[in-house]
Amino acid sequence: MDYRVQGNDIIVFEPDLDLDETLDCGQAFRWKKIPSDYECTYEGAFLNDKLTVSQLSKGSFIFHNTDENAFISRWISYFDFETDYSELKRAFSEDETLSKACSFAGGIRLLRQDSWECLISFIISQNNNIPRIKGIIDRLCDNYHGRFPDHEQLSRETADTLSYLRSGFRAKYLADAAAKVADGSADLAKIAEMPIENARNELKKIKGVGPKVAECVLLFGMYRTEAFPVDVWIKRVLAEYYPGGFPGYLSDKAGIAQQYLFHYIRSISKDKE
DNA sequence: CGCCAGGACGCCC
DNA sequence: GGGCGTCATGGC
Repeated sequence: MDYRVQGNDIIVFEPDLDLDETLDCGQAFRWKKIPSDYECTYEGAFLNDKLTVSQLSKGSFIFHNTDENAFISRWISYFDFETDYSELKRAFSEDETLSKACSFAGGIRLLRQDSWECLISFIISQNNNIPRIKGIIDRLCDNYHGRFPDHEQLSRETADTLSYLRSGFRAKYLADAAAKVADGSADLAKIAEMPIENARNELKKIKGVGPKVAECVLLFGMYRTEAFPVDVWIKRVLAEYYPGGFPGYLSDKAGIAQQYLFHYIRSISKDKE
């Protein structure tokens, strides 16, 4: 990644990033595509820092109204710019299916998101579809002036007072997650550092957090790249392309590989329709 | 109308 | 431990 300051903006050069592929691939739900004269433009946030970012062309971007300090302290980490995805994809390409997935959408990166926001978001995601997940999270943030509520704020709610979300049976799970994080019985910072099996078990003590959601929180919210969420789409990939199991030599980065596969199989299925 | 969605829970055996 | 019905909501 290379960048330069241009007025109030930062111009970024990174061949291994595509905004559509990274911000709209089901790992984060709060980025919104807005009309612009650029290839594409997204508005979103990490914690309390909002961002408008545009793709100018393949591999070049503009971080609007972003000063260099904020870019360095916040967005380099969030977009995982310190990781060399070309090198990652070279390793992935030793596998035939993964090689196809990487050439299909090579601009996917694993975002380093906030663990609390991921916990809530992926509890909402269970047995749900992506457009509706986004809608529920929109209504949640609208209720807090456009910001994602912290655990203190959400712990004051109950399943009843959360009915405006129209999140269905998941509302009681959200209330339990907020209560456990707020009272310290679920310490997300501590869980993030645990051996992965212990971390899974701790997360699953929260109601509504099973194997899949725990894995998503570990991968997307704690940058545990060995976490490997298996949803209905990845089940199809495993059954069709990896009947003998997922390659072991990829295990420490399996979660990142999973992102390419998830996007790939969903796109193929759409084409068939 | 029925089927599905980045599943988990409760109950059964 | 595995199998199965149920759980809200909305898009298709």
